[in-house]
Amino acid sequence: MKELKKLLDEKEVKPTFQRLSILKYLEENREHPTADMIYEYIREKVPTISKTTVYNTVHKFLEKGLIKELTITGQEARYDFVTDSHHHFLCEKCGTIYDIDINCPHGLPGQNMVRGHKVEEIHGYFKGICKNCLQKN
Amino acid sequence: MKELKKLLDEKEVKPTFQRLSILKYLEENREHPTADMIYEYIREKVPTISKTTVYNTVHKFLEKGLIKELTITGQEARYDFVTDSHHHFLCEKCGTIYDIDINCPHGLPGQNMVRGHKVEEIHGYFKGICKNCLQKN
DNA sequence: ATAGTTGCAAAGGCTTTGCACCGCG
DNA sequence: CGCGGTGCAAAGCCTTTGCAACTAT
Repeated sequence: MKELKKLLDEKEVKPTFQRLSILKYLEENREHPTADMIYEYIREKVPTISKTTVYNTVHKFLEKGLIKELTITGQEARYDFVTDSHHHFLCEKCGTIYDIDINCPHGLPGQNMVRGHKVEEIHGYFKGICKNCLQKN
Repeated sequence: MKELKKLLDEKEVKPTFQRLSILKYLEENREHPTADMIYEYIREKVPTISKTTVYNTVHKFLEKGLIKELTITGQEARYDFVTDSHHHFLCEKCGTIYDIDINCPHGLPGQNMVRGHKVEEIHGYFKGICKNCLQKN
């Protein structure tokens, strides 16, 4: 928790109770939650929190590069605590997003131009049926 | 146009005028349009068309594997006529999506399992500032 | 006739905006 | 005080749904 506060200080984000709670949740549970999942989870600790604050907070975090937004479902955005760059697997049945630690050659640091375009983010993901859902059949 | 009709016949999709117009547009202009862009474009040829029909049609095409849906902007879905698998580059400034023909090793045909999950689609994309927007500064 | 297609209108879901209140420096 | 943060309510945008009219066998 102390380190998270320091992290917010470094990024010049006022470490309010709401923001710290949300950051802690994202850091501890890497389940790529939706805004609503964050809201429901935090509500147990901070019953007065509003969805607006959740949105305000994740936008602030995005802006400061603390988290990344995943839009791979096409429905609700999912939020991912930033660590080393990695890929994702989205299960089309249960909606779970798994981290996939594969080093794609195009993800090498330093290679930041593609066809004359300046690359700022690289995203890779798979869609399919996950291990668990395969077993259930 | 003849081949597009045949394409729909093969997929057991009734080749109505609306559907053919939309498929033709998607096949000729690979600009990854939104539903609204399709609507506005087709409206010039088929003034009575509705947004509902555009949605009905792209969903039918998706179901039959004629097109793919891109959700990389997090806002409106974009539609992509299906060709060989390729990657994309999204410009965060102008919103243009460029095709990037790179063979990512993980996209090799045959490799259809990852960490025990069954892979059905592989997506890769870059985000950044495109060539054109770079020049404007 | 019959099944499928079309398109208007309304509803739905996620996100953003407007604004008043609050709290901390 | 004053500025930023919070949260309620409302609006906004994209998409889906309900349903009636239509079309082509």
